Amino acid sequence: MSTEDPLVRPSIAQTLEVRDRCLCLAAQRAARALARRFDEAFRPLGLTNGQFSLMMALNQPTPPAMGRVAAMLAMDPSTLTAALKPLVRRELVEIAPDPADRRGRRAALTGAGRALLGAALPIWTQTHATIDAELAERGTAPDALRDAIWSLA
Amino acid sequence: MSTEDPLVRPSIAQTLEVRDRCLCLAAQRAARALARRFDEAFRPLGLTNGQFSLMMALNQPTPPAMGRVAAMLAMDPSTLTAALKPLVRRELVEIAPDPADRRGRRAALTGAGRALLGAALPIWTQTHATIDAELAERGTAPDALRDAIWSLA
DNA sequence: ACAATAAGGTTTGATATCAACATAACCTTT
DNA sequence: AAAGGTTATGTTGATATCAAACCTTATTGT
Repeated sequence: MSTEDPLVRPSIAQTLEVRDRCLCLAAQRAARALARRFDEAFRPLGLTNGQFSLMMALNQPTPPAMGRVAAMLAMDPSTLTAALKPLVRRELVEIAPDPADRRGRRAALTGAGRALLGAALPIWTQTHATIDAELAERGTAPDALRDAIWSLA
Repeated sequence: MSTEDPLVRPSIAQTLEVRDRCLCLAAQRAARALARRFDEAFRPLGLTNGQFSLMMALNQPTPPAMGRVAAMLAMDPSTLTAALKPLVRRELVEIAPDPADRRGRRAALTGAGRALLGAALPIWTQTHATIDAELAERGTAPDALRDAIWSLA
């Protein structure tokens, strides 16, 4: 399977190799499938998996700066701005200017936000335990897998 | 860390455990990071990583049915409908009714689509080789990791 | 043949995602 | 203290993503 193939059209064999080997495709697939699963589990609370993870990232003693949160989630800063809007609208999150740096803004959970997060926590635990069990059944160690995936970002 | 914690608000310790253990968050993070990387590599061709994978999925001797493609990509059928629109508009893909089942539609690459895919192939090879090398440096076997991720969907 | 049900796709509406550009405030060097 | 570069964040426009509702065509049961 040469990179220097003079033929312009990709052969079926090349196509199959890419499909089988592409880490990016594998990651998108897994991300979509896991997202659907957690979205469904959180649906009674009106939360998506992304909103859950974002709110978890905000649950710190001191409200973190936007850039910190975006980096932690490996997310574009502008995506974070957009993702916060529905949460602010629902009054689960409040955004306040950073007193120490007037460029910065800090996002904090409201009381309602923390309460909702508390309600979501057992759902996460239950859902994740199911997935861990499925992986273990197939002989995959969830912890090692998660560490390897984490290292991709 | 009990699931039956009577406290409503999640503690910081619980928050950290979820952040450290959540496969879904890890997958979203990795998917975003890898997507950005391949998007950048394909940018000279005006392709995104998703469009590349979708076109690869269409590169078959017989144009596959929509449902098949959606399942292969672990993607909601309605997402596929939307994702095909820009490709059809650019005349990289053509959609034709399935003669054997008038409910069905089949998407096929055009000549231009196959040519563009051919141009994208060496970019994929180069980008993926770089990622594989980075993983190997950190002691992670890319093939095993990809297989494990693939099994998540 | 007819009605009920299932299957294949699309549309709609909401959120997610990023790049490119824009703005404002900080910081360092004159 | 003014200039110039850097950092933090937001805005816009395009695509991605899914659930729910819908339409059309097959299939199944009677």
